Amino acid sequence: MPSRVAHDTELLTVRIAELYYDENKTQDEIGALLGVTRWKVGRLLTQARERGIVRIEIVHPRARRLGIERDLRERFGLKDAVVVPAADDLRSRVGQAAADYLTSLRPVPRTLGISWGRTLDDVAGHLSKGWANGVTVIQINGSVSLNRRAGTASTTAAEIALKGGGQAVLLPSPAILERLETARAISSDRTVAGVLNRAATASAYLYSAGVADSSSILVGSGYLSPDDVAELVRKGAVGDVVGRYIDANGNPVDPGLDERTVGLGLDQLRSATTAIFVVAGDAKHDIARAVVTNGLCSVVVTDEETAAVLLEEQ
Amino acid sequence: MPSRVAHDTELLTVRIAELYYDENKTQDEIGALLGVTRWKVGRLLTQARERGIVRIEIVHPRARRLGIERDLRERFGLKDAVVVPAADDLRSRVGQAAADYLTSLRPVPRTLGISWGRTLDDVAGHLSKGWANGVTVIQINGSVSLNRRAGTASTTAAEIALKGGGQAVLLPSPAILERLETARAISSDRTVAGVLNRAATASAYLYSAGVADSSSILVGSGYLSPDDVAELVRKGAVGDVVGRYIDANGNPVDPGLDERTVGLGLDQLRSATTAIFVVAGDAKHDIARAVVTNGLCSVVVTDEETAAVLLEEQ
DNA sequence: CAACGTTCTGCTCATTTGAGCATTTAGTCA
DNA sequence: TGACTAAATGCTCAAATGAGCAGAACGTTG
Repeated sequence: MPSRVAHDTELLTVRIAELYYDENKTQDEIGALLGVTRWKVGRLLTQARERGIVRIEIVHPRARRLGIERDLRERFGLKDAVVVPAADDLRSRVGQAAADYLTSLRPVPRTLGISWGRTLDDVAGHLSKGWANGVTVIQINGSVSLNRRAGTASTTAAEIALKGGGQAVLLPSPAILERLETARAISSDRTVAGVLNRAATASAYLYSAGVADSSSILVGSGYLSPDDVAELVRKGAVGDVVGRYIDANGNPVDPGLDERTVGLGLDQLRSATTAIFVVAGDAKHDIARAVVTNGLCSVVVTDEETAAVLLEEQ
Repeated sequence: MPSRVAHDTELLTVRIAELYYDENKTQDEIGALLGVTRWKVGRLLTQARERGIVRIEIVHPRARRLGIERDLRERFGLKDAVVVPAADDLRSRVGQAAADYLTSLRPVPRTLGISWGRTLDDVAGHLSKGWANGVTVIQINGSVSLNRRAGTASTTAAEIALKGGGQAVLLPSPAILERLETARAISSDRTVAGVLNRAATASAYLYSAGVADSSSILVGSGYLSPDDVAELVRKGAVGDVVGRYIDANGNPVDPGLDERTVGLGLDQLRSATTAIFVVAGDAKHDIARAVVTNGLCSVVVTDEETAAVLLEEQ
């Protein structure tokens, strides 16, 4: 190749970057080739990286965005954050990431409180056998049993427990009851209360959230009517966490409804040491923001876009 | 951040790549963090780069593709090749690249033979003042003067000459003549012959090519009718170089027409030391292949996609 | 089960690289 | 013009890295 003379610094920088990264020549060689000292070559390379002329990308389904994770941790005082790059099958990727996170969690949880839903299912599916050694998996909110998808919630718990070499403890109660008295009665029932008490002592929680619209699984299961949800939205609901509808400030939007909801309280999530919140997808940006900004989790597992929305200046 | 345990090698590789490239930790630190030796970290990083998990990209309008350039040089025995990344404004990028190449050409050409056209215009536009010192720019094929775009060809030559601190020598002849006798007469005219003789001794040539369809500037200028071109295509024409229509084997498709074309012969390009062929865009893939595979140039300046087509196994 | 070849591992050593610093150069304002 | 500040340059030195190699672990085949 004939020798070249580069003129402005920018072009020189590009040439250097090409020779270094594409042709992997040494900085010294490049210096000799382009007639500059190796120190200048080094500095221009640093510049090239800083100025984004050289872009280094890790292309892998299980890659993460450590920079964004750090930002999230710092901004919201989180214990940890996991952010996966944007992709088509977001839910699956994030599920995988949550499974990975759970697997690498130290100390290995003895008791894990979980919610249920499609996201949680996904996490369960991505866990490998032996991710824990004798973990007790406890449901932390009432499950769906009104329609054909009945078994889902218990299946999720069972799968996570099975793969972790332990047992699932189900919460034998509907998610939302029609009457306050029934809710009080069932919550104080020995069986239900026992499960909730054990749940309260779990070493970690893993849960997702639902969107406040008629597509919600709580609507699909018949706990709420589309009108109910519309009314909740009118009151400021952005979505539900462990069955409880909250507004942008992280507070229950409808105290009456909240009292009829069976399961762990939001405060218990807030004060937990390890509360892992898994959330993926555009639709859940609002509820994700409500949860993360109001301290309802200590660890968040999500996708790059959701993370970006969380980090936006408000 | 809590400690993590990575399981399969692939995941470990990804984690290492992230820590190294995103968090720029040292290989030693990463080793300590993930519980492997620093040599393993190093090896996995190499692997990650080889296997494409780590992708390093140089994002810049004037970046090039040195790997592809090398392939082109080797495959076609070229003296040099310049390949720019795919982009929207291909013609402009390639023009810039050709201008850069010309500028860095050593020894600086004393005499430069050029064709004309939109591509050449672009190259001229991207040259900086002082790219050469007293270069003589000579037209190597007859110019268009049948329509309003008359001045174009001479303007290109003048611009290149002006910026190179020299003078342009125009070829005072139409590109294609109607009758063979006229063509012979004009070619032997002292003025025209003189220019062509000087052109034959140029230290470098710079030219582009046209597509064989009715959008060609030769059609637009009235030298050929759409029907003429259709007939040429039927005979196997893929495009024109310095006004001469060739087939995929680099031979003139229509000897009669070729004799009526005024300008440097293809053999003179073939035997030139420095014949820089500039070509950009999807439409020109065929003509580009014809020129490059048949030794009609010693240097090619093009875009990534065209280069890829050239490198396809045939 | 033993002999073999292959892959993997951790090492030494030479090379490559980046941080820090003194010096030069360029730019600015009195 | 000259004095001052900021930027750029080229150096020393220590840290980081990759190449090459010997031994270990592994699987394979007779």
